[in-house]
Amino acid sequence: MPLQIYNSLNRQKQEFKPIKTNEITMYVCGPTVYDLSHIGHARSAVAFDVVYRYLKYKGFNVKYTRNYTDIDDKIINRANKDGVPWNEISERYIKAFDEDMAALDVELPTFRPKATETIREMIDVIQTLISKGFAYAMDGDVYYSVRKFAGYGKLSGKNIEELEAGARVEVDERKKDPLDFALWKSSKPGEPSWPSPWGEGRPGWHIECSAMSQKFLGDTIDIHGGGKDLIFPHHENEIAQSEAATGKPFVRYWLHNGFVNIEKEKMSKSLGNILTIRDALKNYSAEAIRLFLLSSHYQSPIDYSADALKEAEAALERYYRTLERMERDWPNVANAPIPEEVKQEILKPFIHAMDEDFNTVAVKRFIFQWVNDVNSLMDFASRTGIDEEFQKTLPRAALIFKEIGGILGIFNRNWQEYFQEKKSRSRIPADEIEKLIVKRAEARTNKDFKKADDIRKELEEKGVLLEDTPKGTVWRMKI
RNA sequence: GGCGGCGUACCCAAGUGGCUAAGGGAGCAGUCUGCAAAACUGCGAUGCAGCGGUUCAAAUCCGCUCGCCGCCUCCA
Repeated sequence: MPLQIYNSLNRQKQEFKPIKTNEITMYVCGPTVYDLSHIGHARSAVAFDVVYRYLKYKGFNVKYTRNYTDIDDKIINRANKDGVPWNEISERYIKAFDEDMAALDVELPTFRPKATETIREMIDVIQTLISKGFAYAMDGDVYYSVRKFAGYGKLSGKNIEELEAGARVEVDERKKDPLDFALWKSSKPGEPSWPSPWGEGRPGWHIECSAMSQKFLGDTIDIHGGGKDLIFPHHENEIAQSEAATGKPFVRYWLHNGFVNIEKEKMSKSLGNILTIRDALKNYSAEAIRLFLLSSHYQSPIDYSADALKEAEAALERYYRTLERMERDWPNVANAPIPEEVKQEILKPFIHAMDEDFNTVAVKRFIFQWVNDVNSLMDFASRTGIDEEFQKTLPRAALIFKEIGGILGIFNRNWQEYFQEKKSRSRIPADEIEKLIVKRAEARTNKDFKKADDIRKELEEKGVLLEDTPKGTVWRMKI
């Protein structure tokens, strides 16, 4: 069963056939670094992180490029507002973005170029476009002639006549046509600038992706990703630039992720509901945020809410409790080796789900079906002893959890780590809890259940749960 | 106005032509427990926004209607 990918270019799920047999080239639009990244950036990053991990898992050598847009009007505006040099802004937020990605366990792409490191290549592409008649210089600016490119609109499904009719932005006098967009912008005194054949200036937004993609991955690439909002005009313009310049197809498969809404509303500056990754991490674990993001298909809109995140935390708790029970109570059974052919067989449903346009929701379902199965078997084994079914199933589940954990970047910690981290967030010191547990044990021995229950209730109000097990009382953090 | 998407149980969310429509959360009942918690077991859509149509067969394809959303302007 080959990998099927939904391609925005023809709005169909189609079989994925890379240009080369073993190598895949993939480009994803990275952030414009003028502010902290928000949960929407996290979704895009996590979605394509899973694509990247899965393609590697399938055995491909993936060359993955994600850029930093580190020169842009928004960066300049922010710098003016803060009264600092523009590159201080971009450096600050590149660092912040990298930290956020690391916190979310997003793997580093192969190449992470900055726009400002690729200026020379951008100028080359612009010159090619001018010499081929697709672009024209005008008083230090360079514009792309949209009407010269026959395929304009093929990605976004727009046609030029309607765009013309709907054009309502202030028309730049120097443009020959309102639809034309800037490849190069002349700079005003005091603004950041680079020398070019057209004078001092800076690149337009769209050209950087064409230049960086070409520089690091070649003229035609396998996969290009980004948020749905980038389809028009950004990706449409990238196609126009790259294909006009090289005369070759730019991208074989376009992938676009859906938005994150906040409590059913679109995130926007005007609504003031931008949720930064940092703020989300203050309330929820990175792993829960990842699970939340992967609990819907990457193309669907999703709704960030306290309920949804709590649900993700609860699911993780359930998973790690199961893992704990397996590895603590039956380590020898759980870690028994699995023959390679059995491994291939039991992984089939997961592979099949991921091959269907990265169906992470189905993968999650399988994980929890295994969770249910092993819990059921462990219940049975605790009562009546180990049987053949148990010995067969437990190591298989352990293997599946490990393999899938690597692909999703979730479910891949060990249980000690998971519970330790949660306990470290307790507002009451551990030794104080331990003391209360001893006190409660005494009360229980004396059949003073009122006192025992009061202690448990007291701790519960502070977020600590006590559980009485055959091996004594243990404590956990409430979700 | 143009383009695109969505509407599946109380909530979240898979399934996109054919076995009893996944899974999670919440709820109820039971097992276990001093009581709980966890775990397990059982219950829960005769139905997939509505109405028509195609088909031996439709949540799944087609048409219409209703509702919601995104893009068309910087935006993941």
